[in-house]
Amino acid sequence: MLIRIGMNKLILKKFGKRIRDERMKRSLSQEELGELAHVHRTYIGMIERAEKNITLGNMEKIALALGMKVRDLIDF
Amino acid sequence: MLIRIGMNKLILKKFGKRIRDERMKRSLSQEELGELAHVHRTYIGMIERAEKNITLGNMEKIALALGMKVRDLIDF
DNA sequence: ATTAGTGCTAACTATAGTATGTAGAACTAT
DNA sequence: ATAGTTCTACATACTATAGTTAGCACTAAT
Repeated sequence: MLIRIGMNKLILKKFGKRIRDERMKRSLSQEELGELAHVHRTYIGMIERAEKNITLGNMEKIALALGMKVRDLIDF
Repeated sequence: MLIRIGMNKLILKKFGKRIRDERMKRSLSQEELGELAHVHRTYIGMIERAEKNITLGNMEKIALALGMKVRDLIDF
């Protein structure tokens, strides 16, 4: 049994806030962004609320849906 | 049953290559980088070979271990 | 021959990602 | 007011896969 240190949720929060901001800018609902990115509506919500540790593959899907580069979704 | 389209491995390859390059620059073995980043030796190998879809949390761990920002590990 | 580094497999555990449903807030129209 | 709509938070629960670990093979160097 290994002791595990909880991961840094700060970056997930930053990322989630960024997704929400960019989504809002474009007047998209979570559902609409989900469709554009080919991920589920509720998953967008979870990312924005920093409840899931998103993978690089999904970061790209969402970036693509927003017409952005992955690196421009990150400031850390 | 949902039909699933295989994910874009290109970005994982780009990312893996970048990790390897940065690791090499610093003359670190996979094992040494793994220790610095608090992930297993073989995991570093898997990332470099684009066999795993890394999460944002682990991207940060590795970036930190390399003394870099996450966004500077990405060019897409 | 031993050592250090890596590729690769295989099995396991933890969690990311999918999906449904309920509830509440904010609006809109009747 | 209130019935209908849209949007989001949140709670499960399930399935796919990320992440961990041990082990063995191969190479290159000493």
